Amino acid sequence: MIKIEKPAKTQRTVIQQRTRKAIMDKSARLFRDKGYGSTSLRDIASATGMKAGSLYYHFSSKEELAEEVLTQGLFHVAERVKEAVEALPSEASPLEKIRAAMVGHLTALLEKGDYTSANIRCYNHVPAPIKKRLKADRESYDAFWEDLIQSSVTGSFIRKDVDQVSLRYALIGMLNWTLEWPATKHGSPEELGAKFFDMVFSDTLA
Amino acid sequence: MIKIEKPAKTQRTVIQQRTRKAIMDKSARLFRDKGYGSTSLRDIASATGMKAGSLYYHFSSKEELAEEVLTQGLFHVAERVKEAVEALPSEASPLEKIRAAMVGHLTALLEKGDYTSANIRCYNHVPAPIKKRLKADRESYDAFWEDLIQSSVTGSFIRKDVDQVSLRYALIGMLNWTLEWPATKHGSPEELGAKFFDMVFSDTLA
DNA sequence: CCTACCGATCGGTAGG
DNA sequence: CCTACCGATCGGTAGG
Repeated sequence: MIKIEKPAKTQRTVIQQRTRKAIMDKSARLFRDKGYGSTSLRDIASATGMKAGSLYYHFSSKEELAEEVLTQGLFHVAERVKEAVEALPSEASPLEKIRAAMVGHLTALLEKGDYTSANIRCYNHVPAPIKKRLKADRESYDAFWEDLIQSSVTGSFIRKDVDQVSLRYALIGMLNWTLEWPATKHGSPEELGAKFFDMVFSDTLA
Repeated sequence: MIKIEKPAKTQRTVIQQRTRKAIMDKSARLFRDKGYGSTSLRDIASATGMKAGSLYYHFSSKEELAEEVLTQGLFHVAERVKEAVEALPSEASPLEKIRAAMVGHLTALLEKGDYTSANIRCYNHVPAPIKKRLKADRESYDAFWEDLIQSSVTGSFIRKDVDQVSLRYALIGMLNWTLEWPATKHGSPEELGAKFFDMVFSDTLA
């Protein structure tokens, strides 16, 4: 059987994907900096080098574009965290997994800062149907941390009287708040992750 | 000399102040929920029970209104924190001050949630001149924490090798992120503040 | 991917 | 504090 090549269409799809990514990159940065409501499709189009109407060749609405950008922000974090935890040796303790997850989370924030910042900053301001789906994504990411913490307590690595919900939110809060820092003060994800981990899980007191 | 009373004007000023506060209350909630760009003056007016044009009797622009709301959010936090620290006995250690400051910060977040949430959520999305002034306010609040932490290190309450910048951002981050929690899980500011304090400054490990 | 355009809505103002 | 309105801009569409 002869394989029929479709070079024209293939190439066109590649270009389309490239343009699509360019639109999303610019959108992520604009949503992060100006917010959902103050970012117009004309802002996005002109940043990408096209006219507003042309965006509809790639996305069917502003809402769809925003949802895709914000979703990718969270997915990227979840992916990096998963990788970081799975890269550990199989005998790693749940506490070592928490540490790796913290570093992975920070790595994602620094790597894909525009997307993750857009998610964190615009999550509450996006139309309700989108927010509902983003919330479900956040909850499944939350569940990952819940399990890590639960395992640490069950395995007697964390004291049983520590409130697990507060601990989870505290960790995620300190990690996410790094996006509000002056960017120069970050250091590497490994360094910063280690500092945060030690603050909570080692002696901070003199 | 005879004091000339101006009851009409006095009363009118009181009413004006009341209306002004009503507008700000509604604005705070709308900015928090929908963001700066997606909240229209018509939204604010109808929530307050008036017509859009009438807002200009109390505020000269959307930007001025937003700045006043967001500024009040941060000022309220700074005030509560200052109160909480000053309520301590004079022999209180810098570490006890940090603890009190954490509780005070959380108290403000729960008390004036709409204003503080609006500040935290809209800070990055507000027009540049406003953001610049809000930034200066944040920095002076930050300096307060910087001093508390510096004193704790100098007084040998916190280990000297703890990175003070990271610690400050970690504390503020975990405190501010409570605004993203499901409201039911908070507990009282005192309880939650104690939990956070113990996480960082007491043994978390089993 | 652009031109040209739609109705709706925006922040803001004039005059009362 | 309202009515009535302004020009500008919005998200989105038709037709090419």
